[in-house]
Amino acid sequence: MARKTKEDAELTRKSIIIAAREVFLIRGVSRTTMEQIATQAGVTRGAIYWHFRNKTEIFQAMREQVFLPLIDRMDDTLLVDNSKNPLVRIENFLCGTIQLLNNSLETRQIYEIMMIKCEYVIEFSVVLQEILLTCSGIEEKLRFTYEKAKEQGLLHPSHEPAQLAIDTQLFFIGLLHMWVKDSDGNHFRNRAIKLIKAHMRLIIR
Amino acid sequence: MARKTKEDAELTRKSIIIAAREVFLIRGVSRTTMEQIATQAGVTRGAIYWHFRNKTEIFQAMREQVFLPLIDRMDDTLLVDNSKNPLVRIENFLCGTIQLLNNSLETRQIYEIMMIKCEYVIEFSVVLQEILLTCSGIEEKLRFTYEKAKEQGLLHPSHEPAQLAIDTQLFFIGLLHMWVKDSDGNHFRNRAIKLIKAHMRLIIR
DNA sequence: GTGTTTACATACGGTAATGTATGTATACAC
DNA sequence: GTGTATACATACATTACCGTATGTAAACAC
Repeated sequence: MARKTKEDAELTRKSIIIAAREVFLIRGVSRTTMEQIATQAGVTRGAIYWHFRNKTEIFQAMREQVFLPLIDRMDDTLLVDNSKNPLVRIENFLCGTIQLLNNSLETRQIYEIMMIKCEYVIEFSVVLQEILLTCSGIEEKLRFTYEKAKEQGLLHPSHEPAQLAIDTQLFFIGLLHMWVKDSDGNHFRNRAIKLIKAHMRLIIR
Repeated sequence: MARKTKEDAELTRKSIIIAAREVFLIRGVSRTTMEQIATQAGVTRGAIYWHFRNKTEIFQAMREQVFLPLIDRMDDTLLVDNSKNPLVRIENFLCGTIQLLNNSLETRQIYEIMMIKCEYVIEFSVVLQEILLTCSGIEEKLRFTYEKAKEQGLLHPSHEPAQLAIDTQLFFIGLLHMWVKDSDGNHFRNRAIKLIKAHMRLIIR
């Protein structure tokens, strides 16, 4: 084989990440070998070791494709748009995440890998820290939005924004986990949007 | 080495499961080797292959130590004891699970392994199915108990037991996941009981 | 007390995965 | 158009792990 254009090289890099995602999903991260990724990508291990130092680096590259957009979308939906009802903004953010999972195969697969096809051992502790941090961010932004709602008199007076934020966050984390595990779709995937709306209705009262 | 008493053999079997748990926790299930388990248990791989066919069988044995008691306790707390307020029974069940995690190192470690140190690939699909089934059971029993509460007029009239059951279930799944991930304890472990009480207060209104 | 089974330890063979070292052809800089 | 860095493929060395086969001594059945 011969040397490729810079653009060609970037293309193989991308294809390696895609291949890794596909193999991770089937075999799990730990059990996936470089050879399997290489075969799936139609290259040899040489190409992989050229672009990445090891499997962890591939995993990180794959992960960033999902987490960075998530934070952006969260900011856009919850914080930036001040025109709408805050409770509607929260509902939109939650439903938007579910719709993203429904529409984007890539996002769906990466979520599944990160939730049930990956072992968070010391080597991945950085990843775990980042997940914790992202969750803190979600909680904070939810609280901020619930505070807006309280200011506008949309909440029951005895409901505290901080508690609502955590409750919603934990509800949604649970929902995402069951959404991913429920590959048949009958228990959670089909009902996710309805469950979100029901959760929000609980809070309005 | 020599042959052991039947009781001695059962003891080594137990010690292998304990050792496996300890190694699983540190290295993750996939990356754990039989040799590591053997060393931790103070035996050789020969002993392990005598008692178990492979690593999956050890994992299953370990898992049963936690899941069977969970279902029993769930039945006891939610279904059997009809004397107390149904909402209190639900709260007791949730808090009881958290307290069990706090008190029992074994339970805590097994939960952690099952949630973030294990990759649910095809080989473990049976386990995933059983988890889904257990969750269905929890939902059903929660719904049953919320129905009792509704009959006794303890719920807001617009609240449906079925929806409350799912909401509580998802909240608790989320809480357990974050409880496990939050090894520092500052974000969720210390506050778990308070969060449960807050969740139940949301529902009473 | 002898035979048989049990509960392991030890030894072996084979495969598979990793990381690196090396080879190579071409894009690109000049 | 020539040299050099690039983008890989190929080859190699090493380690690691699994499963099984075999060895063995003591428990237990009789």
